[in-house]
Amino acid sequence: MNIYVGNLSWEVSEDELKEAFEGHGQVASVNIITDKYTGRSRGFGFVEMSVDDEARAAIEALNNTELKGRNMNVNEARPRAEGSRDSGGGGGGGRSW
DNA sequence: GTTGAGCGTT
Repeated sequence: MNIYVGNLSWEVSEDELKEAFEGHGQVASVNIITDKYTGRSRGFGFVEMSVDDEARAAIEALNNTELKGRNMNVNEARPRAEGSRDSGGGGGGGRSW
């Protein structure tokens, strides 16, 4: 389950986010996006969780919560690239669910 | 020592 986390504080690290999510479920990995040119944190990242139920619970639990003094947005992340060739039909923007 | 909406790399 990919989770998108936005409105993060530039002081937040992947480990801190990981611990925050671990408090609500099992976290597979955390990836905070940093600027490709400057290398600074863009203020958003992605969290991968193993259990979907826990992931949704973590989203609802950590969404709109304060971390490092900043309220962060938590939501299901969009599919980065479900295979350029084929990934089943849905794909693309997958708004329907 | 900078910035503040938005969806990342294999």
